[in-house]
Amino acid sequence: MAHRPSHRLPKIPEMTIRRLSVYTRCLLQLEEDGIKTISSQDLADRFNLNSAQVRKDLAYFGEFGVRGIGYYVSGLKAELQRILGLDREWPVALVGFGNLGSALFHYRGFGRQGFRIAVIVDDDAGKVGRDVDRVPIVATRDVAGEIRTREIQIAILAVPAESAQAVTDQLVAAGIKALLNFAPTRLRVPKDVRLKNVDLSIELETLSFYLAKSLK
Amino acid sequence: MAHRPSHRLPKIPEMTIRRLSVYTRCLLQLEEDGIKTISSQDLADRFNLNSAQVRKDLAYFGEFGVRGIGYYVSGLKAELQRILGLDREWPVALVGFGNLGSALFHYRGFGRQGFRIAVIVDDDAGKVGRDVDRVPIVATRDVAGEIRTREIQIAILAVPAESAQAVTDQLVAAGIKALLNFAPTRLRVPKDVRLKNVDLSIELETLSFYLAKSLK
DNA sequence: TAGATTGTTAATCGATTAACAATC
DNA sequence: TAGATTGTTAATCGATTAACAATC
Repeated sequence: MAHRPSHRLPKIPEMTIRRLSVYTRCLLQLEEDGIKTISSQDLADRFNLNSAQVRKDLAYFGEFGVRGIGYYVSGLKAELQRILGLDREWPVALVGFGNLGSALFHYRGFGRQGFRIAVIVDDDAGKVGRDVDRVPIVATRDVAGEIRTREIQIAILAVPAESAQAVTDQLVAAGIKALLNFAPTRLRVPKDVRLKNVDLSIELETLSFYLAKSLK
Repeated sequence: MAHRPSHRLPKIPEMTIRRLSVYTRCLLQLEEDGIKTISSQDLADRFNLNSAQVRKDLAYFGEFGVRGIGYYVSGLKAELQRILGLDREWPVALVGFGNLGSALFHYRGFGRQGFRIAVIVDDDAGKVGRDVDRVPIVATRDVAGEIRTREIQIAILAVPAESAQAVTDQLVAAGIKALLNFAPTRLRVPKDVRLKNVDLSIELETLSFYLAKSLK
């Protein structure tokens, strides 16, 4: 079978996406500071990157600059927000409302870029049915309905490792398309579901490697 | 000036270190399951890696396998723990004891690999002086003494963005050599201090990029 | 126009993978 | 020994960087 006309498929490197996210935050700050234009060199210098890399990252998506000038801050910001999907609201399900879930709920910075926790999922009888800042807490057995009505595609998983796979299966069945997982366990999801693990142990162990090495 | 005899400096890729951490956890599990040996192919298959990559990752540090057999699980586990610095206890300072700090304190999995929270730092008058599971909570102004007496080299930063740089400066002055930062801000540290940022916004924005793209 | 900076091609660098002699 | 699997070299792949014509 023939592939779709691949006019947008030159396979974007993951690191490019991550840098676009960094550029976007920088542009938001520049705009606040009243700066109108910025060159790829200026932008690169702020993050110890190469200016060619900045231009190449952007070139995957179009031509946004003006030769001799650079990039218009607010224009580029808007383009990157569109590319990253930050030009709309993303309702998010927060699954697990223990210490970590609560911390993530109050984490400032999610909201700023259009992510809005629309429902909290927790099976604790003392929590189900309550609201937190107008966000309802529902039990796992009711999650499918909530996800469908609210058209939620993103879930943040902050439950213990033991229950992570079971609740993931239900989330996926209900239509969740992307998962940010904090449970220290390897989840299995269908190929069309995007899974990103935040693995705190790896981060710490990387640090201790360098410390141990410098001890000789 | 001549370099030191570089008999251990072929510059290890960061991704290699991260994979060693993954291998180690797998080996712990295999040992629990009573499995005695494993080949690079077996190990690679569990993580969709290439067997040559597994062997190359290990080859940076020595020859740990037996031709025709593979690797002895408990032997390799011990070697990797030594390489990653997991064959000793690392006292850790947990800085900030709000929702996130509390969640990290109770996070299982740190302790398993030798990281032990030895002191909690928080300036809330209601918290200072108390203990949590025998771990003392101290104020920032007393942190230097604690870090020196307990020989703490690693800090986990779970404070608001506004106070992150100030407390970091004090931690570094007191001798902290590695920082795992959860505050959504760019910290400046001396070159010899290892800094790893956990950036939750980037993770979410990467997810929304792929969702937005698949919407066309 | 002259100076600046883009978008893009070609060169470089580094990491992954294939292949295979060594050897248990 | 024959079969299996390592450690390592060479080939491949992909990402970063340098260089520069195009052009504002």
